Amino acid sequence: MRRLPVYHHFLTGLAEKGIDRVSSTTVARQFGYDPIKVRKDLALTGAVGRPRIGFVTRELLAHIEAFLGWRQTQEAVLVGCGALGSALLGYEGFSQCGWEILVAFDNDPDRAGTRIQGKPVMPLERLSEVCRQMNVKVGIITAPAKSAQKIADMMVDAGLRGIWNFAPTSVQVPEGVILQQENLLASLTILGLKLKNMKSERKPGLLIDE
Amino acid sequence: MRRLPVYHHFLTGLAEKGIDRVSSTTVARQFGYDPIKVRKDLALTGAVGRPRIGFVTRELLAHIEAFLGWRQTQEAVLVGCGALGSALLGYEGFSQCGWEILVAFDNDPDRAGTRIQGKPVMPLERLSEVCRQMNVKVGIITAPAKSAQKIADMMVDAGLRGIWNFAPTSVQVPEGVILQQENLLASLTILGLKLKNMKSERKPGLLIDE
DNA sequence: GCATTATCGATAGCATAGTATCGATAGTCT
DNA sequence: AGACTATCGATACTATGCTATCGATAATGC
Ligand SMILES: NC(=O)c1ccc[n+]([C@@H]2O[C@H](COP(=O)([O-])OP(=O)(O)OC[C@H]3O[C@@H](n4cnc5c(N)ncnc54)[C@H](O)[C@@H]3O)[C@@H](O)[C@H]2O)c1
Ligand SMILES: NC(=O)c1ccc[n+]([C@@H]2O[C@H](COP(=O)([O-])OP(=O)(O)OC[C@H]3O[C@@H](n4cnc5c(N)ncnc54)[C@H](O)[C@@H]3O)[C@@H](O)[C@H]2O)c1
Repeated sequence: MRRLPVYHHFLTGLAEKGIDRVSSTTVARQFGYDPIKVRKDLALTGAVGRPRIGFVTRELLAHIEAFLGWRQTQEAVLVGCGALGSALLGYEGFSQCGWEILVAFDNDPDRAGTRIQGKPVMPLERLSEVCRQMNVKVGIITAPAKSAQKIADMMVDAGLRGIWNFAPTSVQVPEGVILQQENLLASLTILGLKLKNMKSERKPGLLIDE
Repeated sequence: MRRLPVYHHFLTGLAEKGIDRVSSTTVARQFGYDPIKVRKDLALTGAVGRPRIGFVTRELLAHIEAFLGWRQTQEAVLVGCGALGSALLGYEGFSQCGWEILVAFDNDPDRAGTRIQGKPVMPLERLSEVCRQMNVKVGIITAPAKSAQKIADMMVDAGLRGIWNFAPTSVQVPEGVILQQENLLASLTILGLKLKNMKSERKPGLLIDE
């Protein structure tokens, strides 16, 4: 499922070039995957292809978008307008998959009242009020780790049902609230381990520290 | 393995509070995991605990760090000093797990020669030269998607063995080079799907579009 | 028109990650 | 001291995702 957005990006490029038919083999070659894997991924979306021809590009795109929920716009708020928060606020990639960050919050009084990338920044105290008024259901945490739990609690109180957390710490959420934890350090660590492991490939054992 | 960095963060907090013993149950409660799962994760690092007592906090931290390769410093370069690139350049979380971004590159002549968060920014042409000279082996791509493949090729030419790509597109790398793909849109999409799926929980079927 | 080939979908087998069960051990309590 | 309990490690089981095999189908070429 995590591969579908990438397929989508690639297929959009093809569609723009006027290529209206695409086979799983083509996609697989592009990404170095097994064609079977790609076909299985695509089958998940309900798209059907025809033997020897493949899939109709635009049809396939529509299926992926529908499956991923990109057809309807989804709204979010963001808390913590630092470096990372500002980058997300300005990221235009969200809109192409139906997401929009409506408003940001920060507890720094210097930031509240300003605009970042065109988005209004409000004091943290107004979180609940604004979320309820706008009927937003998703919150993004890009504040320091030590405030993450407190912010998550506030978000739950504000009626949010989904939280996307970039702080490298655990937060507890009650049943019924979805927590999506982002962990960039983990990704980088895994890259480092794979590298180290590859170099000492001759050693047959697992990846053991030393 | 992706959970270990988070355990580490939590355990560091405990260690600072002077708690020198910790059981898998304690960790599990913190994260809402099964204690068995935690124990298995920890066992992977080679740490040994004692029945009824648990693990010695600092010993456990050392095992995790060693296993994750955080004991030795690892160096990287970054290409694309936009919003996201600048955030990463200024992120102090990397240093605590042994990573350091030495230098950044950008093809915008206005940026080259400046410093961002104290890190020098150089013109893209010097990538290969600098990487070879500094013997850097890991590159981070935070440039627009359409340039990602070109940059990846340059990185491979520059002798880099690991690439961390934030562009929402596929890049091809030859055998022997590790590609770690970051995909924030996919994470957000999954959050959105989980939410939608939860709401229509009564419907027994899979998560089908509509 | 008929063999050939690319591609699809379905089913089956394999690998890895997660979950459960069990005996062993070392503290705590009476 | 002896019963009790929390916790560990090992083993076995289950689920999920990935890979391989297979027959079916539709375009191409002779
Ligand atoms: N910068 C990165 O590249 C990066 C990478 C991975 C993870 N992270 C994590 O993302 C988070 C933010 O990182 P950053 O680099 O943007 O930090 P930053 O210091 O640039 O920004 C933090 C922002 O949060 C605000 N803030 C602090 N406490 C707050 C609170 N209680 N309520 C609301 N706002 C509050 C601050 O005013 C500041 O604007 C951190 O948890 C960090 O660990 C950052
Ligand atoms: N901003 C985000 O929150 C976010 C989130 C997810 C993914 N991304 C991805 O990360 C990448 C960067 O995003 P951003 O928001 O920082 O964009 P940005 O436009 O702010 O920055 C892009 C930077 O790359 C530089 N650049 C362009 N072409 C280059 C080339 N060929 N070589 C070297 N440098 C080049 C530009 O000069 C600019 O400084 C994009 O691919 C984007 O899709 C961004």
